[in-house]
Amino acid sequence: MTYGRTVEEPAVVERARGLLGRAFSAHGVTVVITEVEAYGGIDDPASHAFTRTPRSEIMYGPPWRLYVYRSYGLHHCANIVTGPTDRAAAVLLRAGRVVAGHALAEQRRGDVGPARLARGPGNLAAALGITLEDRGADVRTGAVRLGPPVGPPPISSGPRVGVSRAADLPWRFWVTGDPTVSAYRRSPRASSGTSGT
DNA sequence: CTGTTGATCCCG
DNA sequence: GGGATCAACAGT
Repeated sequence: MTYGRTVEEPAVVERARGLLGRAFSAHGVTVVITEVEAYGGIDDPASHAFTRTPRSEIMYGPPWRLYVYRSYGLHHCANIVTGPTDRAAAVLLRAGRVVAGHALAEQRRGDVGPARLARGPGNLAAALGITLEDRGADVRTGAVRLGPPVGPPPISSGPRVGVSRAADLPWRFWVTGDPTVSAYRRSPRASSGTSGT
């Protein structure tokens, strides 16, 4: 594991932690964010911004904008661009607890239990009704909106889910013990690392 | 609980 | 052709 070379912890990691516990609203549903992953941008081989392309261009723009991509052809995943601008870093929203618009979220997700309504990045985006059309939204002022900062909840960390490169970085953060946190295993292509609790 | 697989599409 | 995924299914 380890960081190989000496790498200072980037700002996006602190931003990721700071998003936990905050409200996030879109299309009639509000969640409290319970699980996130930091993506470091230009230096992070797991980040979509590692190679600068039209898809990842939004990550090179101003912070607090929404980066949405389609995953495996079926799902949408929502990120918040964090800046600084020249780093193209962003935080993937992986899970949340629905606190408003419960009926609408159920309508979109089906009759799963409350803990699973917005568990997993694809499910979170689905519950919130987020699609590619929401790309570029400013989450401080738009219809897709982030709530005010809150006092940080207890936080656990571990390797990022589903990434095959830089899989040893413990850049996944979640609210300790929260039942809405996704319980997925890491990428089969990931070779090393630990798991959190 | 664990592991496997198919669905499906924007992007490089 | 691949992937920052999910749900369904089978086996332990």
